Amino acid sequence: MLANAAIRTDTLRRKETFRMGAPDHHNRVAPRQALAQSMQLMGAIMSYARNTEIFGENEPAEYVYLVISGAVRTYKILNDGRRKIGSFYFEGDIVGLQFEDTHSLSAEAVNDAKVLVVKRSAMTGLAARDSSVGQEMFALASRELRRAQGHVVLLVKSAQERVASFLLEMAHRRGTGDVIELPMSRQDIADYLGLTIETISRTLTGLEGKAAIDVPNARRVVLRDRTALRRLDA
Amino acid sequence: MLANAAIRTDTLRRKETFRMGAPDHHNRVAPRQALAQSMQLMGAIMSYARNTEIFGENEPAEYVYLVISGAVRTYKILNDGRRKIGSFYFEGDIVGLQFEDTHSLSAEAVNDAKVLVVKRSAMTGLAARDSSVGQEMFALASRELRRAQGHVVLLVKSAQERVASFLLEMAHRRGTGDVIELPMSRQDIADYLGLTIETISRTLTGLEGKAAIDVPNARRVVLRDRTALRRLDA
DNA sequence: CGATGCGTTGATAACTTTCAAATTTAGTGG
DNA sequence: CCACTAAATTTGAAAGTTATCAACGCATCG
Repeated sequence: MLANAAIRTDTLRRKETFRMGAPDHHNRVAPRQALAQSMQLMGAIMSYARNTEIFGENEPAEYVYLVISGAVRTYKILNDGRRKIGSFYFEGDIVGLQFEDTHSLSAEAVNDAKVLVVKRSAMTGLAARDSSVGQEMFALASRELRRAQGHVVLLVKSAQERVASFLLEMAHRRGTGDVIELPMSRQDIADYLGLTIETISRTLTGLEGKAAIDVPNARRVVLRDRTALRRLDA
Repeated sequence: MLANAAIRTDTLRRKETFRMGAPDHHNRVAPRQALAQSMQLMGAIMSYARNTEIFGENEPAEYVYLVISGAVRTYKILNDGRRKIGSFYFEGDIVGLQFEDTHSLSAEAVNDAKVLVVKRSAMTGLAARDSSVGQEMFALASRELRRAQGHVVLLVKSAQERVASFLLEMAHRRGTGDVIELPMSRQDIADYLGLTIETISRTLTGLEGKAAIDVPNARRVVLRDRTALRRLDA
């Protein structure tokens, strides 16, 4: 197995606003998690350019991140250079919340992204006083765990099954009907599914040939036959 | 890919004792998690024969389980019959704790096992009154998440790397030095690593040929050269 | 307009699975 | 305790899937 390109760009971050009060409408995010609600009251919004690092593996986990816009990927680099993507996060998702004091994965912006950054100590402090916040944190960790378990299941399937599952997952999470705009590159998808870009490309072409999907361009996929895809989504 | 044997035996469980007071010494477990401490005060011990179900996927998650002796596996059956093992749990490990109301995986005893069964409502009730319990639950979910992330990374590696990683993980978790007693079958290992039993067998033989391990019998592996194994544990 | 990055397509090689059979181990009844 | 049967594991040969290597196309950007 060969090294997948681990894009490492300079960290170009820009702090935009610091807000302790109510967020303005423009930046408010429909909270996917109840936790996100609380977070909006106590963070600062940061902008991350495409491919810049948000946090690094083994760095102290000082902050928790709520995606306002754009997409974020978490990943690990194996010791021979291969990259494994752990998860993608979109608007309303929370990244980096955990109990341990250091991050177990790195995180980068997939495309230009705005992220609400909240001190972890603020969250845990709140949780100590308000058990419902603690409950929300546990719930989030539970959901992340379930997602990771799903990812594990995904990785034992065939290439076609993985790609089909990935497309259905994206359609479900992005909620844009049958048209999926993919913010990530083929390399990102490959590193998420544990395949190569060539296999991703060939598999998409294959699914197109079966009339299960359309691929009008590299970053857009249209689901044509969800039943066929679900049949593959073992 | 073909169906892996999903052993499904009759559920032979036997409730042994019900204890609300202090547990007797014989059954007390050195708690791997602080949570286990609290659990020992409020559960009932159940015995599960080899290959019997402890809980099933999509069943209401009414209980949480602390392994007292033996080993437990969690797994999912894919719609074509393949089985994917999510995790193994040993003495002192907690199984089935989550926020959602139904289990996302099934659980079975790998060998004859004793398990302390605790009502989930008892735990969450306790957590609502005592934020440190809530914190412990979050910590446990976090650890499980990290384990699952490690599992995801494992599954993108080559067969040899997966087996090497598995052996190192077992050696670390069982803590019996260089001699590993495997409570699980080759099929279990295969379903955990996303490989076939034949590949597991061949890979072990290969590692033996490289003098990295000894396999005196099917259920015992001796680590001979951890450095070589770690080199493979990408 | 040429460079550059990203994606697609093709041919070949490597790795793992599948199918088959032999061998060892475990379980059961006498 | 031994003999016998079933189950689990190992080993071999062939087939299948995905990776690797290489070339080409397409778009973006200076």
